[in-house]
Amino acid sequence: MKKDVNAIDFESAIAPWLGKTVKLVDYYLQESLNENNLNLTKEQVIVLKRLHDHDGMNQNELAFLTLRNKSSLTRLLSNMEKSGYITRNQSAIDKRLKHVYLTELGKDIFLKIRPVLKKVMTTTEQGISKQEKEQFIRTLKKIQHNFNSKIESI
Amino acid sequence: MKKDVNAIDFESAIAPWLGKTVKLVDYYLQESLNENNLNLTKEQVIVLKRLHDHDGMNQNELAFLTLRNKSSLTRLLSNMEKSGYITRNQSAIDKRLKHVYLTELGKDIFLKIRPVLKKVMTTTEQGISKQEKEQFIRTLKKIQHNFNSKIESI
DNA sequence: TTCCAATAGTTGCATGTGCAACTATTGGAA
DNA sequence: TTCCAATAGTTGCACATGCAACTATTGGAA
Repeated sequence: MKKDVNAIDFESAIAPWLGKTVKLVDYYLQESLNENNLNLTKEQVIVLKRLHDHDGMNQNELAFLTLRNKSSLTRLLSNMEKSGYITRNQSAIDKRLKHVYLTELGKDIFLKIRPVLKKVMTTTEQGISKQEKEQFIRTLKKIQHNFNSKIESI
Repeated sequence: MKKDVNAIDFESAIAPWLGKTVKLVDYYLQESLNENNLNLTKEQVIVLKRLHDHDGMNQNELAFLTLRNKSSLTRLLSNMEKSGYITRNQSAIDKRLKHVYLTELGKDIFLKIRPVLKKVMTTTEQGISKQEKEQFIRTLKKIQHNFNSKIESI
């Protein structure tokens, strides 16, 4: 009997477990946002967070940091602009660039989001010791390192 | 000076690291599929895998197993049917149900996908010992457990 | 100084997604 | 037996995404 070289043991592989876990976390985050009547997608939350950390980035920088294609970011920002969370201003120095800023509404909304994020993180980490958590993140960083060199287009 | 109760240390939290890691894995998978001229999305690969394991499920079962809304699955399957990878047959016993089957082309494509999946998994797990991997998956299962009870709608 | 390659952002297209409303069918309570 | 609630699947809508082609602008080489 020949052994199938390409047979895969999905149960003991990392990738499928990873994917499933993130889906559950994402569902919970979106559900929590909706329950709190925050008119936002989880993707928009990530952008708000980045802008909260560093306001005024241009779209290229923002796309890189959020691991998004620049065209995806364009439309994500369009929707956020429509909702009044951000503004985009063309740079005077280099007219190709557009700098993105939080509006007052955007800053306000971010403060309302924070307890939701806190709840998601607390739920995620329930029953996991500090040591286990640190080891887990170390392994995550290893996995990221395995891919960082390999991926051309983001 | 008052301490901000809702301040979040994103660097030491699991969820953001998890999300970023899965994005990298997903990019690499999709890129690998494209490079091999496999006319497939990563989402379709997940469905093929499930059908390869258990052909003839109905759409409801398939949606549950792949953590998808039934409407998402409907359209995912429509595209896969258009591409010729699957067929859908109305159940004779309960006409509400549709059973989903791999076509010959679907089975064929799955065999071509397997080495790609194998490569992705190998890359993911580079430099990670068997013991570290097992611990990592144990923690992933804990996180899933933390959410399984909390999420109503899938 | 001119011109062309590189860069930032946008748009068309196809795909994937969740929610809510819809159709068709089923099955059990009255 | 009739009728209505529950269930499976589809569709309209809005949003998110990557790729490739496009426009506008910049900056350096000839």
